[in-house]
Amino acid sequence: MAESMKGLRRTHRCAELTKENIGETVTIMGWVQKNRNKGGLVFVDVRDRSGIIQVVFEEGKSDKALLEKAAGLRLEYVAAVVGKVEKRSGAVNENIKTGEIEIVPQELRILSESETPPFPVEENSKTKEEVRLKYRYLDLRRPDMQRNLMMRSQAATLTRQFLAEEGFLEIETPILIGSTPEGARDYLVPSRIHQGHFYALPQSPQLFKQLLMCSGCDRYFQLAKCFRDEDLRADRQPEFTQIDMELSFVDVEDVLDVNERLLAKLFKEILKVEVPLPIPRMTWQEAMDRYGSDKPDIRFGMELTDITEVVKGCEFAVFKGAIENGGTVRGINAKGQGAMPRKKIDKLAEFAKGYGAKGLAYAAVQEDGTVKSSFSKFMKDEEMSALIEAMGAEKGDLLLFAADKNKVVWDVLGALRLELARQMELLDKSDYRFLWVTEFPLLEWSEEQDRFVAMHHPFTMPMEEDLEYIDSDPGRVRAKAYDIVLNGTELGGGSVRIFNPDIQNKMFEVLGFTPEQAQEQFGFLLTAFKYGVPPHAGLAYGLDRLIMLMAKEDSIRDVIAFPKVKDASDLMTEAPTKVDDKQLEELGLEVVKMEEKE
RNA sequence: GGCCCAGUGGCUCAGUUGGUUAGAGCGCCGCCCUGUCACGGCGGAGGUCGAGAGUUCGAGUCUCUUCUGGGUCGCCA
Repeated sequence: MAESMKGLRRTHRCAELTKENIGETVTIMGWVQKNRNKGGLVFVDVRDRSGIIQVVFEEGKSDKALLEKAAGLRLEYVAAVVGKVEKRSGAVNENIKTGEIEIVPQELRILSESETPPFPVEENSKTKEEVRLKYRYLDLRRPDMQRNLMMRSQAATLTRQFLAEEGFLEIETPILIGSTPEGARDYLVPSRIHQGHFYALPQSPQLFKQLLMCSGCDRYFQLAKCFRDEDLRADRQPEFTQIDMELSFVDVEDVLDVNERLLAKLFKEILKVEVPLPIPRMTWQEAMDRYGSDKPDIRFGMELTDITEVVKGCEFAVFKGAIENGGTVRGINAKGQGAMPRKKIDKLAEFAKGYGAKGLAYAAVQEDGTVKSSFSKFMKDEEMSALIEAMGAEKGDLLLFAADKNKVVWDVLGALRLELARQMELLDKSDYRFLWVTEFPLLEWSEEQDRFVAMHHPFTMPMEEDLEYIDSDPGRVRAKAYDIVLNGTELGGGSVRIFNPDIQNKMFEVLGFTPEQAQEQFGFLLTAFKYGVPPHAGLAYGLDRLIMLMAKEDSIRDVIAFPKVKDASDLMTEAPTKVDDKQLEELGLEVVKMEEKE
């Protein structure tokens, strides 16, 4: 029977009580974590977001009715306890913050009863995510989830505080905007008043933040909800949050500077981790050559080595063919893995095929100095020796090679490098290694569309010294674009924006936009740029990914209160749901025949 | 859209080459217990093995289809 809390007022959260409170009469309220009933002695652990405190009901000290009521407390009942904080007369529990004290109650109220929960509300849950997400409100009661949400809140608060001190204004941009078909797929919202017309939910506030620079806001930021209708991953949700910012009268250096100081502050205050500044930088080209990735994990080595020159003359058809077709041959050295069984190497080859490799060549240097290799019969001894030397291989090392177009070689070896690091347990989640990746290519050739597309977006400023190639060799032009990478995860990216109409028009031309098309999609921005636009630059990063890494989680679902599952539905609310025919009619949408779809 | 992994009481799992009434721990219910904190003791309930079809004398186990969840490639300017 639920009771009122009338006349009671909570004085402390459970785990806020310490030895300092001994002797005080306090009131706590929370959920029953555990009821250990010894007969004439009942221990009840009460939990709230701060932690747990033990309440002890003892025959003789507590009256009989109180003892009986305590014995009736079940898991997840919500209870209020008024009592005196005392030093434990029994053993101290060193596992909990309040292990030296307990509450001796005068009053107990059951504010709310609970059915037996469908899974245990406890740390390090082993319950499958499907069940946790269906009862997400229970899942969020668990201490690790509570910690994640509190960490996220703290990060948001510190970000606001820091950016305010740096002269940023927090400004909200609209959620209902016009669709721009470039980039990710938009979520669309039908307009009731303008039937047949649609709003889109923003993939990012990109255009609006640039307009705010035109408005003279000087420095803007927002913790912005963004939406992309693409397939989900462990680190991708259809709606996610970005720390989004834009600055006027700045260049690359200014943006990187303010952001690395923000990151250092967050890590210091939340995790007590010092981020050495400045954060190291690497050009995109160097990242690809050394790590096969534009978001390298630099917690470990195993870098790529280009051996194209070394194997140029050899008779191994795979290497030869790749080189003749304008590709390269590169390898990685998995130190100490020379004894890897054939079966495991075959698995790595399968893995590599998932990234476009046609196969995977290997050479294992045995402890006796001989080489076991999938291609030794095509190589002269001195060619193999030269290869071993070029790879810096010693006894007991395993060398893996990919030969193909550069893009495939990078993808394959970049992915293999990470997979091997996982297998070799080289990845320490407490080791935070930031990296700026700079000088991204401005454009990327799209096979599918048979044209160049913007690697970042069409407003990204090319590097001045590369502008001369924009007509003759567009793929060679680098951009004033940068990504912030942490332990192999792309946290965010940004760029200096184009504010010169000539360059902007050139950019549209290279991208294959007619002036009319450009005007139609981005006209308001181009018009705004006619009325005095400051040089500006910005950056946005994924708050969810940042908190995921700080909380040492493997999925952003663990740092988002109510995430969606792989097919973008919500297991708790069951969204997306069908709607009434009447709602559809009002929107001028053809009524979807659900019977036919099922 | 492709590939891979998982699905057995409320939760987590075991279940041999296909073979009788499908087991365990936790949780749940009842009784007992005054210093527990992974409390303990005794007793009990609870499962159409995700669903459907097939092979077989016989299917949790083999085959196919399908559903659900996860990982990943494509996709994500």
